[in-house]
Amino acid sequence: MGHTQASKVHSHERILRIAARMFRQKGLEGVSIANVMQKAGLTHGGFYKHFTSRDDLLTQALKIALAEADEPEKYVKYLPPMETGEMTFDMFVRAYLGKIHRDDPGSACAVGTLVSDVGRAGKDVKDLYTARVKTNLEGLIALMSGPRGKRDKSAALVVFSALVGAFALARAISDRTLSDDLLKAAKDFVLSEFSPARHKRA
Amino acid sequence: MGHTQASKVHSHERILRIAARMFRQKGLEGVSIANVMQKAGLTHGGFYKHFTSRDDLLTQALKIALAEADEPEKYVKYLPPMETGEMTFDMFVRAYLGKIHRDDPGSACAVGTLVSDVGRAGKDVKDLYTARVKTNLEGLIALMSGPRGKRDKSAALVVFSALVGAFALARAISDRTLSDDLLKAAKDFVLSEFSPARHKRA
DNA sequence: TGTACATCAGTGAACGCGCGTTCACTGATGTAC
DNA sequence: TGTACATCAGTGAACGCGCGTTCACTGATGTAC
Repeated sequence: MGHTQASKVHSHERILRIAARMFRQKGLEGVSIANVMQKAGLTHGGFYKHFTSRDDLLTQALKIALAEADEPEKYVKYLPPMETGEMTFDMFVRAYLGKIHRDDPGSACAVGTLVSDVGRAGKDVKDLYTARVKTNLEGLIALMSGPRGKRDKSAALVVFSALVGAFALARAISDRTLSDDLLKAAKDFVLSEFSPARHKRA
Repeated sequence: MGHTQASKVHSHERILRIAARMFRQKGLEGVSIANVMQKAGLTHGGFYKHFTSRDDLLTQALKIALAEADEPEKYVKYLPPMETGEMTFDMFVRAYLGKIHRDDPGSACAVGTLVSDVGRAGKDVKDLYTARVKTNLEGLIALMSGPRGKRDKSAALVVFSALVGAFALARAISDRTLSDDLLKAAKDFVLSEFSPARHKRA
């Protein structure tokens, strides 16, 4: 087994992409190096040709995981394939609180799947997470700034809390009906209260 | 080292109480038997005189952790010591989204500290969690049923999502200011929108 | 009340296992002539 | 273009360690007489 100039980069990216998926699925402490390398089609020994430590992988993979669901546009895939065009606040909320997103183990929003884990993590991880939350909040504010929409930071913080809370809870609840109800209640409320496209109250 | 009739029960409860704290602090996978036993002042070997397996401990400790913050009344401790009297919706929201609760590592609400973990856990854990969420929702509905309050399940689901989301996010965010802002925004909004003691809008 | 025995909570060494990490090695690729 | 050598991504055995679990043992307590 030799190596091409490009092959190392290719392997590096492959390992990262797989790790980013796995950390979201199994949590920040539920992923082993051997496991990641195996899924990447490599043996564990080669790991240190790419990363200096498990923590190095964790940091880089978390960046990727957080970036993957960075902008609202990336949530189109959680909407029915018919829906196209520019992403609106309503579309984003429906995607984020949709069942497809809840049931997606590997590529769902990392901010949502890893909240509790990050709450227990060290400063480095929290800083990465916090930076992404700030980006997300800006994205939300932009989406909410329609003709009738509230556009202040407080409103975005409330919507963000409700989205992440409903999403994370819906994943933890084993009763399908309750989980679905929770998503629907949160979706309906957020849309009726914060959508820039609708009258808030008649 | 012998044993009294009562001592086994005493040890059992002590182990459980400590484990319930630790699982909330370190997550469902971050706690080892040796660690729990050590904190209980015992050696790891004796563990199996009390529990059949780590999973047995996890299940029992999770029950305790979830039950500890079972009823709204138990959140008085997160309010300034002056506040007494019957727990109201407003008091509960202020306690749940207060900084003291956010910064409490060991006895904070398990529904909030373990959302992500439970989302990845097996059916048994999810079932325990779900049962407690249902109890919590009933408690919330009761609290919300004031003279002017909404009292439907949907409203309770929304409030619950916002509370858990804001609490979990506030813990994961390293920027104190943003974390504080998030708690405040969620608190203000939930109170202004759902408090049975206030006019919703003039 | 005093003695002999059974019980069993708690001890600490030991087990096999998977973990993160290290390292001598391999062999296809890239480079020098 | 063809040959000799250097590079280094990837291999797989090995390391020390902490894990969950097992087990022979201990000795104060509870019980029988």
